[in-house]
Amino acid sequence: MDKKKNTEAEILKAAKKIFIEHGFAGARMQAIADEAKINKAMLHYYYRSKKMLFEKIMEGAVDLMSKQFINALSGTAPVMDKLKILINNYTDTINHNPHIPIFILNEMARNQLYFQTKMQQRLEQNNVFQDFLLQIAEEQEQGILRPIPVPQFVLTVMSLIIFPHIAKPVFLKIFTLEDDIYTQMMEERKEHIYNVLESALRL
Amino acid sequence: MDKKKNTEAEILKAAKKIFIEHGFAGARMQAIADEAKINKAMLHYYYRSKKMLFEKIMEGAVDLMSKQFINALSGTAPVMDKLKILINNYTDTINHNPHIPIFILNEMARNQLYFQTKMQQRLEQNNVFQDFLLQIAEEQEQGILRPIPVPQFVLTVMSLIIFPHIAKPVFLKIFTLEDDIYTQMMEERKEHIYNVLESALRL
DNA sequence: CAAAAGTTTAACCGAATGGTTAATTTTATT
DNA sequence: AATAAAATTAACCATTCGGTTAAACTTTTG
Repeated sequence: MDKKKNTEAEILKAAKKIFIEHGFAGARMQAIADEAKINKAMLHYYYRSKKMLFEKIMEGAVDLMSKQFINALSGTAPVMDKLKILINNYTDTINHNPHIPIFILNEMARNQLYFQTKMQQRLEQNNVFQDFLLQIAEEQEQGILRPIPVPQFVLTVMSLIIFPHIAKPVFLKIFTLEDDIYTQMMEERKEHIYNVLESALRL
Repeated sequence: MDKKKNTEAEILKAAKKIFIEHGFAGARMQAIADEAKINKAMLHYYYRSKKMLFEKIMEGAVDLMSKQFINALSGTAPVMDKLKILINNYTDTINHNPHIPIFILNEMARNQLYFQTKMQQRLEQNNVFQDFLLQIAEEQEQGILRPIPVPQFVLTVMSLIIFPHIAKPVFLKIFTLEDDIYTQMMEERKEHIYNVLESALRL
């Protein structure tokens, strides 16, 4: 029982690394087995197929990102306060899991049918996000926030937070920076993003 | 000679579609041949290997994106004017080639060594981008633009323009929109982005 | 402790994949 | 028209890949 849990977890850990690093198509079952230091047959023993193992990993990745939403956007605090928490949560989480955003968005773009339903389920289970959209509209009516279409509002927020991590390889070269300096830049960026949002979205 | 050029171009067209749709690892040479309605051996006859064909496609994609930069950022116009052109150029180009951003950024994240040199070559060949960075610093000193670190400035601009196209599949579901409506949203977004940048970056 | 159940491994399998070859067809040259 | 060169194809090849199997090993159970 002890050994079972151990192997199972070891597989997940290895699969997470390989899938996120290479994507579904680029990942090799043998590479996952090597990474976990076990026999390839174990992968199928515990998770049946590459697809099923992948779905477990993707589910975890989506969960991690969703959590940040729920954590930051729940409650009755003003929109701008929630956004500040969202910026901090996301930046920290992505700094600790730098490849997750491109992983999710890439697989999503290439395999629309599957995730969208999973994602939608998660959103429908929890109405935090829908409530937040309503809250934005309310604060716009109250004259607290500028009357910008809500989808544009959300796109702007998420763009500023997530894109820099996706474009990291490009920017590292363009500005000839080192990896750890970029992470630090992302830390400083928290405040910058908040300032941009405040001047652009607040009235 | 006529037929040769034709086949060669047909292969590129098919390869562009398949590679951009599935990525390098997910693309199949047979799928490219089928798409081009030719024998698979022709792919190797004209482009030797999958890798070499892929590099041709990637080069074209990077070229297309670089062009928009050069086109928008050259000359002596004020930074904000150039940004307006950049927003329009990029939005139009991506609307016509929706999968290119995620394609480039994804392959870049997974295969750092190769592109970064190609990209850097392109940047060093042309000093438009470096000049633009200097221009931002100048206008900041002149009190035209807010004194924001230039890398943050650039990240903010590119985030607002590119990310919404990458996250399109997610947002289509979240806001339950149709494909063409999203394209229209991106059209309207041009102005929104400019407004955000103006209020956030301009003094 | 012995049987049963669960775990792990080595060897194997069929299909798919990138790539090659040799022969055929088409085009260009004289 | 005859010949050389280029383009195209069908068949094939070696390797890789996801997945399976049967046997060995380990742990649990009665």
